[in-house]
Amino acid sequence: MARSPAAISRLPKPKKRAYHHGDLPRALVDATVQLIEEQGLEAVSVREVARRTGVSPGAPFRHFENRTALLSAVAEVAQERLVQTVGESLRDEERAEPLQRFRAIGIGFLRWAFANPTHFQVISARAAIEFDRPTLRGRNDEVRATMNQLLTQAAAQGCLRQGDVSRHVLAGRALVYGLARMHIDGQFPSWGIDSGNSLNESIAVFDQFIASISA
Amino acid sequence: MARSPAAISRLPKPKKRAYHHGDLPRALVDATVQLIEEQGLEAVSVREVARRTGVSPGAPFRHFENRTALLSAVAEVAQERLVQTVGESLRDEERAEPLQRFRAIGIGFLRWAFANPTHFQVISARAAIEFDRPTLRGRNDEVRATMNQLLTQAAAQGCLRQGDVSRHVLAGRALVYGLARMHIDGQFPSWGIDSGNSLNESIAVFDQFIASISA
DNA sequence: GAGTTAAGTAATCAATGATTACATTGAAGT
DNA sequence: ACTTCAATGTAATCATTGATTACTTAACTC
Repeated sequence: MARSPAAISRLPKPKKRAYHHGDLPRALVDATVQLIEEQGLEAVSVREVARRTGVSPGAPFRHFENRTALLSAVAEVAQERLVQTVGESLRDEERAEPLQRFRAIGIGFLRWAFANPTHFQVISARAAIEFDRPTLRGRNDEVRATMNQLLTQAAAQGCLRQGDVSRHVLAGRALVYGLARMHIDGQFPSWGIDSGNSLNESIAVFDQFIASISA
Repeated sequence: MARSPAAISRLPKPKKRAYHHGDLPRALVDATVQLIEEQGLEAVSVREVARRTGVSPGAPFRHFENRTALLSAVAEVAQERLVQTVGESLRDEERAEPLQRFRAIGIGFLRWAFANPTHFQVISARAAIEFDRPTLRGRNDEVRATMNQLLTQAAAQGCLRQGDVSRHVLAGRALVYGLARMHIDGQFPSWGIDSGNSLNESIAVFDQFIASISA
C-alpha cells in the first residue's frame, strides 16, 4: 500500500481531479452502474463498489448515507437521461399534433429503457431506492402531466377514439412500462422475438396501440 | 432449551404434525410470505424466517438449498394461485366468444395481482428467484399460448380490429403487467386513483383496451 | 507556514448466507 | 423389544456485508 516516493505521481488520470480522489461520488455511481450491468442489481454491495473504485470500504459512506442512497443517486442520473431522451423525442415533433407528441413520449421512454436497461432497472426497483425524493417523484409527475395534457388536447380536437382520456393515458403508461419490463426480464425470446429486435417490436406494439385509440 | 420432563408434551399444535416440526417447508414458505407482506421482499432473510418459524438458523437449508430457492418456492405457490384464478375467470366465460375469453384472462391476472400483491411481487422479481425452473417458465408459457390462441380465433372471426394479432396479445400482456406493477409500486395515488379503487380502475382501463382492439 | 476542514483509512460491530459436525427422532427390519 | 438408519433439526463456525467510530491525510484559506 506504500507508494513509491517520486514515481508516477500525477500522470495516471489527466481527466478530472479535485480533492483526494477526484470526484469520488461520480466514480462510485459509475462503478455501481457497471457492477449492475455485470452482475445485476442484487449483487451491488457498497464494499464491492468501493473495491472497484480503489477506496476503502468506509469511504463511500462519506458521500452516501447508506446503500439505498447510493442506488438512489444512480436512479437520479438515470432519470436525468430519461427526461433528456424523452425531451429530445418530443422536440423532434415540436410542431406535430398532440397525439403524435404523445406518441413521441412513449417512444422516448422505450428508447431510453432499451438503451439503458440498467438505469431502467434501478428506477423501477422502488424498494431499493428512495423514490420519494423530490427530484425523482417530481420529474415523474411532470412527464405524467405532459402526457395527460397532450391526450386531453387530442381529445378536444376530436383525434381520439371514444373512451375516457385519463384511462387512455394510464394505458399508454402501463403499456410502455410493461414492455420495458418484459425486455429487461428477458421475456421477449419466449415470445418469439429476437432480443436485438425487441425495441423495434415494442415500438410497433406501441404504435399499434396509438392507432387503436386514435379516431 | 431443556424441556420440562412431562409437562406440555403434545398439546400445543393439534393441527398437523409429522416428523419433528410438522411440514417445516410449508411453514417456512408461509412465514416468508408473511414477512414480505410486513416488511417487503428485500427484508427477507433466511434467519428471520427461521426465527419466526421457531427453528434454528440452519434448519431451512435442509429444505431449501439457498435463499433464492426459498423465494422460488414462494413463487411456485404464487403461480399456482395465479393459474387457478385465471382458470376460474376463464371457466366463468366457458362458452363466451374468444375475445371475451381473452378479456377474462386479463381480468383474472389483475384480480390475482391485486389480491395477492406479495405473490405478484415475488414472481415479478426474477432476479431473486430461479425463473428458469420448468414449472415456473412452463406455466408462464401456457398462459401466453392460450392468449395467443384466443386472439387468433377472434381475428379469424373478424372480431378484431386491424393490426397484427400477436402484437395485440403482447400489448395486452404488457398492459396488465404494467398496471399490476404500478399498483404494488404505489403509483396509483399520484394518478389520482384511490388505492381501494385501483383494481376497478385497472379493469376499466383493460376493458377500454379490449374495446379499442375489437372491431 | 499554521490551522481548519473535507475526504479517506483502519478497526470494529452486529447481522446475514451458508457449511460443517453433531444430536435427536421417528420408523423399518429383524 | 431392540437395533439400525436415514431424515430432520441444532450448534458452532466462516466469510461477507452494511454501517459506525476514531484516526490520519491532504487541500485550501488566511
